[in-house]
Amino acid sequence: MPELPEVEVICRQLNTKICGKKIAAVDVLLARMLRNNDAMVLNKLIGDCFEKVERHGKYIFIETMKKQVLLVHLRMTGRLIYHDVNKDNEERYERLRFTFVDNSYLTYGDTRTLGAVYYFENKEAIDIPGYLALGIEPLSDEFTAKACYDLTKNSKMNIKAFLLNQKYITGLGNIYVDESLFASHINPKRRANSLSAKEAERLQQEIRRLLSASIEHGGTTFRDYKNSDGEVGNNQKYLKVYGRGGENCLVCNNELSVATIGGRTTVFCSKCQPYKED
DNA sequence: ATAGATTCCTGGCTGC
DNA sequence: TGCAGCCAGGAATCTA
Repeated sequence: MPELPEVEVICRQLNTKICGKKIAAVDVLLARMLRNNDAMVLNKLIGDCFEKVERHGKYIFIETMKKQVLLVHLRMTGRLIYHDVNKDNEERYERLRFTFVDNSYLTYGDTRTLGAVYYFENKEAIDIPGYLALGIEPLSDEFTAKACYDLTKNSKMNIKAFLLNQKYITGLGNIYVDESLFASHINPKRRANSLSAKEAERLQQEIRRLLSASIEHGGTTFRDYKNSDGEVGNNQKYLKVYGRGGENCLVCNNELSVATIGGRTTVFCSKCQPYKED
């Protein structure tokens, strides 16, 4: 499940690998992966060069020298892996391949094909509602304690659903939401607007700390995640609640609770994260 | 504005 | 060993 740290790792790596590479061929192995166009449109990339790779929320934004744009969302099982000329670990679920003039290539693999690839003539043409509505970047300078409180105090949603919603704070998914709430001692069922300024500040700090640490650890590989070198991450060793339902809390030894909140399996400690009425 | 269900999709796991 | 049934979940879409 690539979330912000995993997508960030991939973008940083791709920036050092595919930029300046001239595209010689595009192979479409599964046409429906390109969500907003006939896959033939990708032939417009031939002869152009990838110029920069940026992370926008969980989207991977790739711009070419001629300002064409590929927008990639990995969803659950998507992978963007760069294969150097001498490297040959095959992608079993390859869906798209961009081959460069030096025969190295970038492959989009996706086991469950839930991911999304979009093509645009230029960045101004991007018309994906979810992309245009992306909220604040949690690792940016704009995401201050005050900014966090200003967002939470105006929402009646439960804090779990609030944090999963990309239009407020962008980049968090099920793993980092559960970890952030645990680290800041906030019960996932509480309404966002029930958080005090102090609690919102703690939440803001823990979100930034956990995301930064995970990037340092190369991201979390729970099942499918691989970086652009095809390697797994290490952050799963540091998870305190995600995937540990029914096991004991690492802080107080209480049995961790599991519940469906915000439509997602949620793991939390009812002692460390006590429920408070609004 | 918010909540909840449904859809997409396949590998991996459980239980018989 | 086989196979049905369920689960994983990001985001869009629908209903209430």
